Amino acid sequence: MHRSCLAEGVPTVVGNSWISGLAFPDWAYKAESSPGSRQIQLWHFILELLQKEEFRHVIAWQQGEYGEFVIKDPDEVARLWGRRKCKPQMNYDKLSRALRYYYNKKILHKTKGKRFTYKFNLSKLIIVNCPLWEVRAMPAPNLFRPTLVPMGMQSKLLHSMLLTPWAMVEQLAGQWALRGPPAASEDKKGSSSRIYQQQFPGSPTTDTLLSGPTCPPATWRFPGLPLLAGLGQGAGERLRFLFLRPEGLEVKPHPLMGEKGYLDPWEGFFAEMQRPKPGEESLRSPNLENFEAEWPLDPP
DNA sequence: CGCGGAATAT
DNA sequence: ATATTCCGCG
Repeated sequence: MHRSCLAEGVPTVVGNSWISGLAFPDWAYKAESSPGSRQIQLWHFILELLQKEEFRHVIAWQQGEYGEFVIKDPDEVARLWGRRKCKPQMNYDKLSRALRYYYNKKILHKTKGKRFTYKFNLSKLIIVNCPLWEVRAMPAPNLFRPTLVPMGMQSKLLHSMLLTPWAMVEQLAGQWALRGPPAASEDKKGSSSRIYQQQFPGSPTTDTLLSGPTCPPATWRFPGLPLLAGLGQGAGERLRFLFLRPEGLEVKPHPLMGEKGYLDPWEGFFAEMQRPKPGEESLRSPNLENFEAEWPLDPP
């Protein structure tokens, strides 16, 4: 219907927020005037391309720097983007302008000196987009001793997640049929430049906060990491991330969710699938000591 | 190329 | 709001 202008061979969505194994949660999409139709955002699209091997020659992660990617074929990426958005006149000049708008939003930044190379601000990626981490009590934010997630560590984690075989996740996600309408994260003022905070994993009150009003049961989340798997009980519940909603699935509450409002079967899963393959060691789960050691105390 | 202002579109 | 379009500047 709304894809009339789409051509084949382009990664595309059926319905919305469903991309062959990887779907972004509703809250990651911009709220459109028409409640029913949300539109893909450029960075979602980029992530999507980055996710698929068939586009390796067009755009790919830069080895070495987590979250950094190179647009190997700007014209092609622009073309693909144009198709998705039904903007045949799209070109790299315009696309890059859109990317530049992300600088202020802290979603991306440019890797200077490297042509066509940008870098995702992985930590912001979560914080900015997951309502879970937004502390709504703006008046006295410091009461919570807000902290940012460990940068270096997080980047690794997120990056590895982005490289994750989502098809597998898809299967699992299917089993835990998902939720209903996103509890529209009521956002009052300018949302993008907001001050985002995150609960300190070591904080004793975290669980309460997570289950509280800040995190509606409708919000799906999972501990996205092998890293957390090694952190012991509570830790795995602190870092949650993007979520999936297979399109065909009827969204309904799942019995297994209980009052917690969420499931947490991921530890084992990630531990399993992130098992470092020979010649690959970057994904090795660090231990708790290291994790804590890298915890910065200073938000930007 | 890459940047960011400005006007415009959805 | 998040782009799209156009464009002058370095």
